Amino acid sequence: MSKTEIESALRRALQRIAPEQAGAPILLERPKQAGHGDFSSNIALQLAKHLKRNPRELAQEIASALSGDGFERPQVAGPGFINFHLKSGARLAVIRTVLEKGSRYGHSDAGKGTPVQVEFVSANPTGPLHVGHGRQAALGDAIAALQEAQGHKVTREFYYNDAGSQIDKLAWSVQARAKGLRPGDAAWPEEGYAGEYIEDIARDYKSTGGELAELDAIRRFAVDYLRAEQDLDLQAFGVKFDVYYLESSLYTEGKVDAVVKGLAANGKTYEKDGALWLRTTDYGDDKDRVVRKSDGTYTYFVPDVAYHVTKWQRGFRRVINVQGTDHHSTITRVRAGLQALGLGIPKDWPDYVLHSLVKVMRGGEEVKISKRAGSYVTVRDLIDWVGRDAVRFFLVSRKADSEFVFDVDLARQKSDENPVYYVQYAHARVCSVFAQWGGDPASLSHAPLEKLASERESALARRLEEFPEMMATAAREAAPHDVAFYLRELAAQFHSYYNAERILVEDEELRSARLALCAAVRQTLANGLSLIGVSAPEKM
RNA sequence: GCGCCCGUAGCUCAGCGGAUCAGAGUAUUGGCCUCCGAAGCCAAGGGUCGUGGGUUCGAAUCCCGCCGGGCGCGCCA
Repeated sequence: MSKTEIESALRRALQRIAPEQAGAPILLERPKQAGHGDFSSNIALQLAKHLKRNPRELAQEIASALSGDGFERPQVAGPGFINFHLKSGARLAVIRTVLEKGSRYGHSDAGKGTPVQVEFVSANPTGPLHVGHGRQAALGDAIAALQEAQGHKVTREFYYNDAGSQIDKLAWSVQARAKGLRPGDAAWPEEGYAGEYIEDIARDYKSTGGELAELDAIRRFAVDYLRAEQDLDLQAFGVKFDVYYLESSLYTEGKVDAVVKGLAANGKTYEKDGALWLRTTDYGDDKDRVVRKSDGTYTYFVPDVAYHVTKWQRGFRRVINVQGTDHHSTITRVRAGLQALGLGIPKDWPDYVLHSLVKVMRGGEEVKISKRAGSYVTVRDLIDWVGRDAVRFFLVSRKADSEFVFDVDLARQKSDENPVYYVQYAHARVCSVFAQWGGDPASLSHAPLEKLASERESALARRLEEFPEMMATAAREAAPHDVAFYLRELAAQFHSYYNAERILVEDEELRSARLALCAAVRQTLANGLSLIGVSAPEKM
């Protein structure tokens, strides 16, 4: 690759000019302005201070010492940047690479098959999935795909609480509904679930001949019902999980008890006010936390710690948990619990991606109510309103920790101002050109790329070359919005090119070169869209 | 009150291991279809990067204060 060629050329030059600094990190940036070349290095600015030299002179000296086959003579600009322009052939070579690698373009085997786990959604089975879960599903699935693209073996995991007090509330609510009570009635359970879905569950339960008095049976029925419903939502969203982990299994398999024993054995717990406490303040928490309540039951965070112990024991050295920011305080606690167990787990394990909440706007007003769920907008509502592709693209296109306003009216528009259609349209357009051409795409692998001489073609090739690097960065930072931004840029450049140049020209060599470029664009768009779970249509 | 996150163009948001970083989309305005899809392209206007200090040759980016918004702060999950 041209980038590594430039890096090693820089390294060689440094060795000669300033051997003592030859180990300095070399950062190559991709300038935004085409006039600044394909790559740029600020190494002279970095070293000027250490060497007590004028940065511009130093840059000049380094530039003169540089040589390589793939790039033109480097230029010094600004306060001391060294700008590299690739030779045309080197820049266009990426087209062939894309065509050769196909759906693997942008993928890497750097992960060497090491396991990574991404836990996301993890909704309790007490109601339909809400928009926050939708954001988690979109983010988590894309983050998982990014890790896979880097060669990791990824496990997508869904953890759910099938035992706690929330589930009791669910059972009581269904039971009350089945008895004909309504939310607000005097006998309605405190903090019961008021959504319409409770009534559906109650009706179904009765129609299967269930007894109203058997709370356990109601509980099982309701949990199964809602789990099935959540699965349908996830299926509609195009998200699949490898593992569903039940909180109850941590109790039945003795893993919760084992955690408490382990914490006590390490002297990290103490009794106070009839409860058992963990010294989480030893690990940066602002107060100690209760482990076992005075009624003898455990607080939720104990199974949480036990759960993470299983992740560690299952061999996941990289774990990414996707959660709402409203759970950020659990991070300190879980990590503290893991540290207190003394299992040799790193302090900052596991990783977390926190997302803020989603505000749904429609007709200029915030939507807060879903008919079915009662108090919140569901994933299903969003999919029904704007379609799966738009929901997934939108929810992934913002940084996770920024608040997100989901404009339903914007996402509905199957025209101009909708970014997802803009990207899909670019893909469909390329497909359309190929349909009209009617030739064999395989024949393009030997297209005479040197025929591509325009600025726009050069810029497109440059953009294509960035794709693998963007993927690697997005994977490292668990930041799928990079992918959405990249796709928009690439689509924009393609549309611009398409408008300026005719692809299907008479000249056969030029035509096949342009088609090869188009094929590479199509492939890259498809790879990126697939990563975030959005379809790449041939027609729209 | 304490902790974490956020404040960038009218609106929705990128950029934040300092420089080549004042950006994209949208909205507004003006152009471009006899011609591979106008769901598109080209162009213009529009911002003291919340605010006040500090570090630096250089700050949207790093540090501190303040203002504004979000989320946490249970023997709930």
